[in-house]
Amino acid sequence: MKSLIIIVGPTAVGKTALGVSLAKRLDGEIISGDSIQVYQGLNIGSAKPTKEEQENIPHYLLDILDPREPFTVAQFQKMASERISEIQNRGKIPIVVGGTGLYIRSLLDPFEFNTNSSTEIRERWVGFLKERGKEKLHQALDERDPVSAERLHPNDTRRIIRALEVYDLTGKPFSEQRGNHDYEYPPLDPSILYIGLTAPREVIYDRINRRCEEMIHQGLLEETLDLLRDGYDHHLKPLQSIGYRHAIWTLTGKTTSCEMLRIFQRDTRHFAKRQLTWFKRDPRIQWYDTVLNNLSNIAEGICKTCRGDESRVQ
RNA sequence: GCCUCGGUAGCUCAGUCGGUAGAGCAGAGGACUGAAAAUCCUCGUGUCGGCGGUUCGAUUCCGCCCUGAGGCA
Repeated sequence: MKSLIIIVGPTAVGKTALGVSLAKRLDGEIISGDSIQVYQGLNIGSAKPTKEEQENIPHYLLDILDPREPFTVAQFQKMASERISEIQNRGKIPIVVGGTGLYIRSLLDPFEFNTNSSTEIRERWVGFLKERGKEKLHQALDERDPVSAERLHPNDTRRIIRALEVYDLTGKPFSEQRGNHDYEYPPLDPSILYIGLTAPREVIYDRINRRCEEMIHQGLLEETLDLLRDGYDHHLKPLQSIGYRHAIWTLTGKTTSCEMLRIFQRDTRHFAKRQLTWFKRDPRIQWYDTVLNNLSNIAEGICKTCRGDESRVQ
């Protein structure tokens, strides 16, 4: 019997629908594994499942935060694991559905976020970067943590700053805490079913192009305008995510809506590509192609797998 | 029919005073451990419209043809 199902894949392949379909067949409940859907008021642009799409299946980690509040992997890891145990304790199957690779990974692999983070330290290094430049920043890391410095490109200032932050907080190099071998994929507990949903690239891109257009028809601009009117600054992280930042461009007259749609679609395609790169690398995922099989066949197949396990156990 | 300006990478174009070519966009591949829908790295051979001519050598000069835009009749 499976006691946890994870569904991943690039944006717009049908993860939401598959999740709900499985939840209905297997008496499951859904946990969103998404970094934007946690925010209240960001509905259309984050492709958050509507009430109808949720079909009365309980959904967790949706609408839990005000867009002004920060959210990180560490919080996700904590909240999602709590939910998973809680659902399992009630005898139901938790189904994690999401496209945020790092978040999903934090649930499956021993990622320990116990060093805390410090905005003061981070800001100090940001100041350092502004005054002295990328090369000096990279050099600073090289003096403290040569292993990480070697691994990180000087332009990847975000990761360099995090590595410096960890060093300042713990006095130990970041590289030591990540373990010697970066990136291993230890076998999963057999009670976990790890599913990836995909489709040929052209199909994914086509769906993305159409979905972006649809989002605009559904009122992405209006939704964004409402958020701005409610006083949410357009620099806020969730408002800088795909769709919202594009909407803001047209709302502030920086682009025509035609040009905006083009770039919105392109950025979404690039995003899907990055998601695929991330997930492709994880050998534990069982992939399903939504063109070779339709969603209900896939769902049926997965249920058989689950039941098969069940009878074997009994 | 005549004149002018074009036809070069999937798209928009640059360029070669004759030695077979390069940008932007699009696209592809990759990285990723507290911002991850973020951040970052790498990747450009294409009958230079076609056929001839001149030349050691033509995408570049010349002629003809095809084709697009505009102008004159």
